[in-house]
Amino acid sequence: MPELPEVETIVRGLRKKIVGRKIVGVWLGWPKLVKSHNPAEFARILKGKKITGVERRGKNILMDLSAPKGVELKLLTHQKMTGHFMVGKWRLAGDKWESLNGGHLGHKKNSYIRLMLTLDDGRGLGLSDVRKFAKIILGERKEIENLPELKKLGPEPLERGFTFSEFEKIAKNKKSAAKRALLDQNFIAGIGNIYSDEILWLSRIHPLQPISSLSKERLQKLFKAIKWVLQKAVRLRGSSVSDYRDSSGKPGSYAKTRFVYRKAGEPCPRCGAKIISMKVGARTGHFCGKCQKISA
DNA sequence: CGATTCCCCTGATAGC
DNA sequence: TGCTATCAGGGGAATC
Repeated sequence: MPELPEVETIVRGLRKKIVGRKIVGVWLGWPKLVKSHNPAEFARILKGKKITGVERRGKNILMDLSAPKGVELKLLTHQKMTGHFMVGKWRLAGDKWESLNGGHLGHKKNSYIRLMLTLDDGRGLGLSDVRKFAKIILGERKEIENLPELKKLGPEPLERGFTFSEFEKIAKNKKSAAKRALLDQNFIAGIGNIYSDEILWLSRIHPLQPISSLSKERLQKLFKAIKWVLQKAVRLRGSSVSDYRDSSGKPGSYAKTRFVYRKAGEPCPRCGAKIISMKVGARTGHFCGKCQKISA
C-alpha cells in the first residue's frame, strides 16, 4: 500500500528512468483505470508526448508531458492499495505482459499490468495493480493542478515549510481522533495506515486520543515523530508488507524494523506488553495498550 | 459539521 | 479437494 515513502521512492526511480523519454505506444488493459478519457482518446493524446518531469503530491504521482508545439499536459496517478509503476523491458504474451528483466513477485508474467506505456528507448512503463483501485486522470496542466484531490490536500509533512507552528495551528482545529487525523489527506498529505500506526506508537499516543486535546509538549512529540518516521521510511525505500515494490521491482526495507503495524499479539518493542489491534473507522490500527494510553 | 457505510476489486485465509 | 464467507484497504460519495 504505497504511502508517502513508497510513492516518493517510486517517483525518484521514475525521474531517473523516464524523464526525457517519449511515449511511443499505449496499451490499456483496464479501461476503467482512466477516469478522464476513453481508451482511444487517451492513447491518441499520449502518443508522441515527451515525459519532462515526475513529481509527488501526497500519495499522487504527477507526470509532466509536452509535445513539440502542443499545450503542456499532466498525468495524475493515484496508486491506491496495490498499484505500482515498473520500468523495464517487456514483451506482450497474449494479453499478459512478461518482464524480460527479473519478473515480478516471483512470477515472470505479471498478470496485473493494467497500463503499459512503451518508450522510445525500448523499455516500458507499466502500471501493475492487483485490485484495480488505481486511477489516472489526464488533462491540461492547470486543469490537473486545480483538481480537488490536489487542491484540498494538507501540507507535505517532509517539506521544510511544514513547521511545528503550522502543525499546531491545524491540529488545534481538528476535532477527530489522532489516528483518524493522520489518515486524513486534507489534514496532512501522504500518511496511510502503516505510518500512522508507527508515528502514534513512537509518540506514545493512543489512536483514539482527540488530537486537539494534546498538550503542546505531546503535540511536539507527535510532530517530531511524523518527520522522523517518514524520513526513516524514505531512507529505507518504503515498506513491503505485502506486494509493494519500487519501480525496479525491489522491495523496501522499512517493514523489517517496524514497531507495531500488523504485529498484533507480538510484544511491544518498548515495554514488552502485547500489541493490540483495533478498528478505527474502517481501518485496523495497531498499538500498545500499555504505553499508548488515552489522557484527559 | 463529523462520523459511518458503501463501493470499487482480487488474493489470501479460515471454516466447513 | 474445493467451495464459500470474510477480510484487507485508499479515499470519494452518499447517508446519517
